[in-house]
Amino acid sequence: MHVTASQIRQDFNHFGGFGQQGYGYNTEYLYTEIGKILGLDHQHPMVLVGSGNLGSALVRYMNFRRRGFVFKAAFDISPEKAGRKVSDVTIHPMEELPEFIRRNNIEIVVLTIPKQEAVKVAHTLAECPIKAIWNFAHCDLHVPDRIQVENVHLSDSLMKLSYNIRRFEEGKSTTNVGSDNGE
Amino acid sequence: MHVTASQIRQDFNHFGGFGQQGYGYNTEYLYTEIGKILGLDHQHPMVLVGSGNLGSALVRYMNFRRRGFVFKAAFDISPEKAGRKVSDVTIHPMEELPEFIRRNNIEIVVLTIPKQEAVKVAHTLAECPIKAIWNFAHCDLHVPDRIQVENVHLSDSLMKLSYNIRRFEEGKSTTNVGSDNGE
DNA sequence: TAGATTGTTAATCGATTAACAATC
DNA sequence: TAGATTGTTAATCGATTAACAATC
Repeated sequence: MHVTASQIRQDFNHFGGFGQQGYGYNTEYLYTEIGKILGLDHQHPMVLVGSGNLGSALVRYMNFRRRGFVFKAAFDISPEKAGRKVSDVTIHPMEELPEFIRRNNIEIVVLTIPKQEAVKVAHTLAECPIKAIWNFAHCDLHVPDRIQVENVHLSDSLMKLSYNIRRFEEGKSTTNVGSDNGE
Repeated sequence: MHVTASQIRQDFNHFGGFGQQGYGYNTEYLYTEIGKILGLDHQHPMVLVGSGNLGSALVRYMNFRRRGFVFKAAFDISPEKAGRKVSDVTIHPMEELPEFIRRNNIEIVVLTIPKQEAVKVAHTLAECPIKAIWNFAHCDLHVPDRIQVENVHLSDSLMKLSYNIRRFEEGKSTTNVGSDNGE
């Protein structure tokens, strides 16, 4: 995994000792403990905001559910989508979002809408009792500290890819000069 | 942006000097130079492999095209999808992939298929003259060094979110002890 | 010349790695 | 007891920040 044994031990010890000196780690125990650290030991009710292709893909991807991340509803600005379903998740009109969150103890809101909309919705969500936003819009959101924001900026990822292509091509033409070849 | 002036200058100087002492940066020049570093100064022909919801979302997202990342075709294992279109991009049968790559000088292959398939396709791609793989499958791919791999592991992102929720809740209950509260 | 701003070297900080003690 | 493996402290390395010189 390109990680030293030292690093593994050091990292584990941030959270406590999981093994027995001279004996080893009980991998099953270790696995569940790491699960607890990551919050995978309980359910996380979620809602989707924006039932386009990206949102639908996330709802249909069942591995999240296995880990306790369950979509309770989807929302969309287009009124004609209301009542339809994505997989077994029903689409609601946007206005019902705050009420639904409160009634169903929603923890995580998944934003798969354009950035202009995302900023608006985030403003509404700032008043709701949610714990986190999973943001796929290409913008940074400003919400209270109690709401965790995790951004998935796909364009950043693609530009990183592009940079690595350029850097590799560079490396080929150059006759191994300077520090740019490292790593 | 939560970045010190020092860091900006240090980072820029990794790639050379872009400003004039006592004068400042020409932002327009700086912008295009950074674009060149990221490889945004020329086109990157791409193909999609896996025309499900996620793949369709990527094809339809037009901001990539603006930056020079253009989908030339899509591919899918389901033979019945062949001939259909996602936006203005035609879906081809999987068997045509290597040939298409060669004929059209494809640089980047976007993998939006299940991990078992992804590993297989990666094996085929190892023989093709591509420069990079943008991998959305939840697995690591083994390909020659000349092919850059950029992974988008959404489940990692979601677990990071979940961890931050747990950590914040922890912080609330604790009476500000130890090092766990930092940052 | 004074003020402002970048380039570059030095100091600081944090994370990774190595070493060794503790334990089975 | 010897070998193996984790916990923990020390050493090393790299990245961030601060300081200052160079230039407009």
